[in-house]
Amino acid sequence: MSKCESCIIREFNSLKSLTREELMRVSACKTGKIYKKGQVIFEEGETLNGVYCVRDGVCKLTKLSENGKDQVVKLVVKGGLLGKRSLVSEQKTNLSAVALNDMEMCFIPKSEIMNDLTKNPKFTMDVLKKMAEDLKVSDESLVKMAQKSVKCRMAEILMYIHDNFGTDDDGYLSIVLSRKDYASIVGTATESAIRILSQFKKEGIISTSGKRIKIEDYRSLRWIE
Amino acid sequence: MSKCESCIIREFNSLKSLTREELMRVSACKTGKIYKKGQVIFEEGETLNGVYCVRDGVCKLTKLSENGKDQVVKLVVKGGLLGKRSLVSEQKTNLSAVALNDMEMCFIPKSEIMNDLTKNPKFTMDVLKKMAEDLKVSDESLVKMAQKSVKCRMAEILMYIHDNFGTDDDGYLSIVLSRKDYASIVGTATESAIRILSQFKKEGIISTSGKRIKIEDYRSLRWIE
DNA sequence: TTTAAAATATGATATTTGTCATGTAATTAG
DNA sequence: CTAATTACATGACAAATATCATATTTTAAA
Repeated sequence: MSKCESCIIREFNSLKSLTREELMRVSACKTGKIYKKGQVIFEEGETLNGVYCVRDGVCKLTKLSENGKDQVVKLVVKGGLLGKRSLVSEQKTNLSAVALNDMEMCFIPKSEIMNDLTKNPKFTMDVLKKMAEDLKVSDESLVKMAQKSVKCRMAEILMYIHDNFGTDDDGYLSIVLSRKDYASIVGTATESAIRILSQFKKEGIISTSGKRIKIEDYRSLRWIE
Repeated sequence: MSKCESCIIREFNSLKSLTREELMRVSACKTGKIYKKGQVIFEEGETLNGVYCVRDGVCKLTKLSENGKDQVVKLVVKGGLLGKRSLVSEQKTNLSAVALNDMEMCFIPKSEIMNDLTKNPKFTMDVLKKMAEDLKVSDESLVKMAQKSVKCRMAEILMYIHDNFGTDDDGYLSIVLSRKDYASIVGTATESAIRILSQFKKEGIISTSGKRIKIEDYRSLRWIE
């Protein structure tokens, strides 16, 4: 397995602020993990004792609502760190993580990285910054969820996936989600999600091929309200 | 004005982790500020160069939605710190803060406290912990907003205010909000908020006196879905 | 205190979204 | 490859929520 010192992924997250020595120590104790599409990485209520660094693939972070429905809180791709909160708090994790396609990750035990968090101010500040940014994004999501229609939220998630995770060679969104996943991101019933996507299709805003979605008219998506 | 070293408020926030010397330095450069009910403390888009420590009163943190409506993201009371994100990021603030009643606060310039953030690991970890907790709460709010009915959200905010901010001598919620504020917390139209509160009143779950609200039947609030 | 403005209240109606039912297409297990 | 399961799709209807109109009450300003 590749060593952290020579792994380019770390440039996308807070691990980039570790010194070469710290990295070598982390590298020595990390374990590689492979997850298949649909596999659960961890579940709400579990005690995480470390962080996962995503090397490849995509996963969703979800939270179970009291009515039994899952709500997708965040999508995480290459470079993302899962379980940051576990470094800071003794509490159990409040989210579940499920692989959306085949994933490759590294697991770094908390015990090993905690020392760096107290000794390396640059690293700490970086984690802090990332968390502050997450918080900002979370606030924005809340406002969207509260103030915008389901149709608008659906348009936004399509643009979000397009802008952040890109498309494949044929122009289809490179992250492939089920209609149920879309429903659980925008917070609506699966049927409603299906209906809205069908409508977008009729209007020529998107086209589909199986589960894959291609944005045909990005401009129109922006104007939906 | 009272000194930070002898101010009990700090026990409720991360400032408690500063050393006596650090506190004295903070105390020397802080400025006291008074805000009247309705007054704007800062607005979305402003550059904050410090944090506010709430000594007395309550304020709401809001974010303007694209449709022009304000969404209340958080209520902050005595002991709360406003503008933590400014310590970590150069970005402009993403929220506005408005006093809900007369407030007393201390403003601590970023320049003064930044040094502590890099030098005092205990303080840094404390800020980190607080932010992680905020993030968790924010996730929970998102799920609530997405999955629960307006009526249920209204019931929850009433219980939240009751549990976290208490009641006055007559049993009325000690935080007094307008119907519009309630609407903007649960993310609905003002009329809908009014209607739901009226309904609660008819059902004997709450009673009101002007804007003031008294919870008469807490148990029933829990069962609303 | 009087008056104007803002907040609260409620009806009528339109729109959005959810739920249930049912059918078809796509995947997966054997 | 076939059967069975799961995902997708759509109609019909119900429920929740928004919007507009219009009083009434409360609050704040002159």
